[in-house]
Amino acid sequence: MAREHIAAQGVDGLTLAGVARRLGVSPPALYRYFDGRQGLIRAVYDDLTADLVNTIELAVQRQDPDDVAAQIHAATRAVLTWTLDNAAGFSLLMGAHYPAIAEAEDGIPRVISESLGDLFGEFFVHFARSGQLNYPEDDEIPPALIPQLKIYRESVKPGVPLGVAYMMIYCWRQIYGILCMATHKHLSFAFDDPQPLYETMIVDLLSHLGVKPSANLR
Amino acid sequence: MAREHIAAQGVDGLTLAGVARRLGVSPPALYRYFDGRQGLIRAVYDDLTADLVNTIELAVQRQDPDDVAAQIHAATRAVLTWTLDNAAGFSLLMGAHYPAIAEAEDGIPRVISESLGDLFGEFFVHFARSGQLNYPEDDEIPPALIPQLKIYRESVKPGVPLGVAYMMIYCWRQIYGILCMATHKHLSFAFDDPQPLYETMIVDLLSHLGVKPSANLR
DNA sequence: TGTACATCAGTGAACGCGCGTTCACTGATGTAC
DNA sequence: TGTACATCAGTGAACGCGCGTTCACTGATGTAC
Repeated sequence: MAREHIAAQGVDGLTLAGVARRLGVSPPALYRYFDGRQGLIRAVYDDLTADLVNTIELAVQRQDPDDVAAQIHAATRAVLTWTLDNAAGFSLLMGAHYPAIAEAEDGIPRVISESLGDLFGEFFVHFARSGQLNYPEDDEIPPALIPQLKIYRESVKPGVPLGVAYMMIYCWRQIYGILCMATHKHLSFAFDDPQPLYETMIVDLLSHLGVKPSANLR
Repeated sequence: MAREHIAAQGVDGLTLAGVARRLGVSPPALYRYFDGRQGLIRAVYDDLTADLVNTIELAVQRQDPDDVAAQIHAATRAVLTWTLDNAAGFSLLMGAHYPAIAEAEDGIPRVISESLGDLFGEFFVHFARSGQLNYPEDDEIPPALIPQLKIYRESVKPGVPLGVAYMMIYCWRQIYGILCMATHKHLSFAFDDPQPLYETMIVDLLSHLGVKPSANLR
């Protein structure tokens, strides 16, 4: 319900008045359930986070339990489709509206990176263990990046080699670029459907991870 | 002036009342100069576009005229620093606020891609002519991408081989990812300074273009 | 040089809008005896 | 089974806020003769 609203109205339309209207209720009624507008936004944020994580997990579970290539491919693809279906939600979780909510609410800053990091980190750990993932040694990583990678690793998948964290952010920044292109639409006159660009990129990234795209992606 | 304001207040703060306040003037006074709020936004948009293009050109001219590697490196870096200095401007030109202005104003949709495309396209054409750029043949490009690339090429650098357009969007989506990471800050707890990530990426992209980073970057 | 007039930047008051928030309240539903 | 009461979801009126926009206006500056 909250998701429907935000999808139709955008984050800026996520007002007490707007939500009340949609529910056929007067604005003060919402004070029974939320702590004002800020509380409403927080509640929607939590709901969206849970939904995104859930959507990805479902996509993974739909795959053959032994077909890790299909799993990470599906997980990644799920992030795109969720973003396309929830552009405003994406904006709140890790897009343009993120800075505002992160500043206003405690405990927000790392929620998303921890949730997604944990999820995707599993795959990277798996590929690293099986030896198929080529990741740089610590001394091959640009020195300026090392302290940042250490902080990133703590929040995403503690204990993993720095080079693995490097590969994670390497992949993420690329994925993130397409997600943002899709939501901001500044190139949508040509790439109106981001799927082809996305699939091309994923295949490229998978090969960086030492993974062949699975023939059994569901 | 407009740039200062938007930098301090964000696009949402780009109101007639807000600008008037900053100028020490009453809101109706602005109607002498702009066609209402929409006109104000359009004027700021045009100013920002010119400033971005100008900034990039200056960065290029600062390089040795024969050192094309330094030129593209500097141009790319200028995009990042401009974005960091003008986060709200970035949002308007090709970020979260782009869809709204593109819908409200005629002739907006391709302004940025044409300006930047023209600028950066020169480099790609240069590398393609000199034979150092490895770009895919048409039949190596994923079929689903071809019609989109054709439209993209028209607006960015007409006449160029499709594979060159492919390389352009390949680079752009990566650059764009970091630009958006920097403005949305959803990973800024670790990558508070996007520069290291950016430089690492640029070196990687340059090698894709068959270019060695120049030692004489200014 | 002085005077009459036109131009034009900017003002202040007013309007309507949608918003968040508060408050005392109503009226239905559930509970105790 | 009936009655008295408590609980609680939701209402409607009211407030102040900042916004965009319009309007008739003032007062300074420039121009013509």
